[in-house]
Amino acid sequence: MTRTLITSALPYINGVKHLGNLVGSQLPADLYARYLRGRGNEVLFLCATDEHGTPAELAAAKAGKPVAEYCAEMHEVQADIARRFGLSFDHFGRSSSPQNHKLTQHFAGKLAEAGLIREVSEKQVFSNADGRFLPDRYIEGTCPNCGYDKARGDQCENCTKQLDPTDLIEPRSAISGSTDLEVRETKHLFLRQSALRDDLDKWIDTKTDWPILTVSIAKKWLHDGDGLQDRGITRDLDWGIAVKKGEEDWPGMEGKVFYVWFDAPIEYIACAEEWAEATGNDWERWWRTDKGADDVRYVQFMGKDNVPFHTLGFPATLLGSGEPWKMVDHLKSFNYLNYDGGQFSTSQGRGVFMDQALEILPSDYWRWWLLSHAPESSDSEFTWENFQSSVNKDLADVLGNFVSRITKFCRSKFGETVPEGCEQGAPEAELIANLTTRITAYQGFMDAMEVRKSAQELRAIWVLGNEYLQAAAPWSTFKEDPEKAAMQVRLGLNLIRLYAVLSAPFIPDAAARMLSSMNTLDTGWPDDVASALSALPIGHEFSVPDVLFAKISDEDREDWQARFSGTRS
RNA sequence: GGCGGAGUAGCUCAGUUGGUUAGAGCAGCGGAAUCAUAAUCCGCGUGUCGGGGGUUCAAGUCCCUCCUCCGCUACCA
Repeated sequence: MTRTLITSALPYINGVKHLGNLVGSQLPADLYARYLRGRGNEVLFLCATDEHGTPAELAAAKAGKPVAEYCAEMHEVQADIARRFGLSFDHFGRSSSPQNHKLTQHFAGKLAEAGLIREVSEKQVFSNADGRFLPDRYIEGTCPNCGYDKARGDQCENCTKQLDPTDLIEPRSAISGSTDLEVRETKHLFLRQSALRDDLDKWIDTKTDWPILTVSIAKKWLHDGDGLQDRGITRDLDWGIAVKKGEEDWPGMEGKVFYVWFDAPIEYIACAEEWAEATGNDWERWWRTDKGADDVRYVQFMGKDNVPFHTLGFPATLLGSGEPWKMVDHLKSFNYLNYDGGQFSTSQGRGVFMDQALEILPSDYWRWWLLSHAPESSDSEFTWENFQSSVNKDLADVLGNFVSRITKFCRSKFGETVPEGCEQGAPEAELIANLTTRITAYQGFMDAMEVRKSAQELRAIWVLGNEYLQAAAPWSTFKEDPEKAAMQVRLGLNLIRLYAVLSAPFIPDAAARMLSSMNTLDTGWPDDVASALSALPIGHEFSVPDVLFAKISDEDREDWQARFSGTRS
């Protein structure tokens, strides 16, 4: 039995995430976690809200609430939605937790001891009206290059020229619009990533099984230009983790906090501490290679935009500490999901958000479509037509109707009890052989985190049941040979349990209802198909379930299409 | 500009180290069956594999070049 540590990229706190965010990290991570648990492996699946930074402060201000209160509320909102989506985190933590405060300060202290922190004095724009320093992108003005009047301090979106905030003509605060800006001197800590470049380079070289995309991004940052640059890890903000050297104050850093990208990945570890304290477990055996984590396999899930921070920034923190921390073994990254011809947009409210999705349909519908269309090799696209046809065909017709036809036929001929019947014959042996082949392929894809291919294979497994029933035709054999029909039906009923177990990672709620209607708690993985198909014994009682998946009508589809094209209400 | 990804049947996508007539699902057409959510099962694909050039006995697969879309490009996260 292997132990697997799974983390999903942390969703940012400033609002409910849309389906594109979901499918890029949390959902495939959940799929993998459920699969591994289903096969009897020990799994620790962690996620948390990422709560610090300027956007959180601004969102709280907009909501008219203190930022701590705002974050606490939004954390609950996100936790609730995650629960309702069936995301099976062992712990859903908060990057603002006391554990993370302490651990982040600990890492900073260790990095300082190792000589990997240097202080830098730099000039930044301060807004008197807003009473705060402004990140580059929160300064707007006229582009000196093309004259565009909404250029941002980091880059002009119109002509794509890279800018420095001081280049802007008539700069103003993007928050308040105030032009009362001044350049102030401020001191910050920089992580000397450049000193760790060779170590990181060697470490990346050992990751021969990582996707080209991942390695090429990391290599580019390592070798481009002057090589890996040092990175500021502190900010002039109120909300965040106070800059300390371990438990000691850091002279000159009073009133400053760590940069969100420094503390957020550390929450992966702190989250395990939160989990351990809440459940009485030991977190170090998952994270410290000197305390048992040597045999842990650590897998991270994230969208492609997160790759640099996970391949370089966080590893730099861990390596630089000089302590034996568990490093990531495999990193599964996703492209973007687009919405009906454009991008999902949080700011414009375009697309479907997690809470809205659940108002419309149960989570399994979304899980199935999103996972079976996961943007693995390239960006993929959500359209309502595709969603409707996939869900109706795959879930309602192929799987749902299979459950319906076999249970109802049994009830009408033999009652709601698994019938006895005769010995199995050649068609049954062939079915078992086909199932065995396909389940082996399914496991191979799941092990490799090939999400789409896994879904395809699972669907093909469902189809095998319909093929068998169609060929065996118990409704015909019943007329001449009821014993044979009974055997065929018994096999069909057992297929429902088998499908529930195999499908649970994708559609956990429907799988639970299938097991419940089959009146069984046996979730044993079908390592041997033939014996798995005798799990429900002769005489075992069951009940015909309600329709597993209702179909999406054309009217519903058109209604939703109109409702979600515009602005989120 | 630099780096990377993508461009394959009406739609969504597979195509391993170059090798038999380029595949799957959906949609469409024809048929079987009637247990079932009018669901299921079987059969049916002459596609300039983005354009052009090249290497090779052989290229969707390698090389060059051009076009289109997308992402990243280091102080938003």
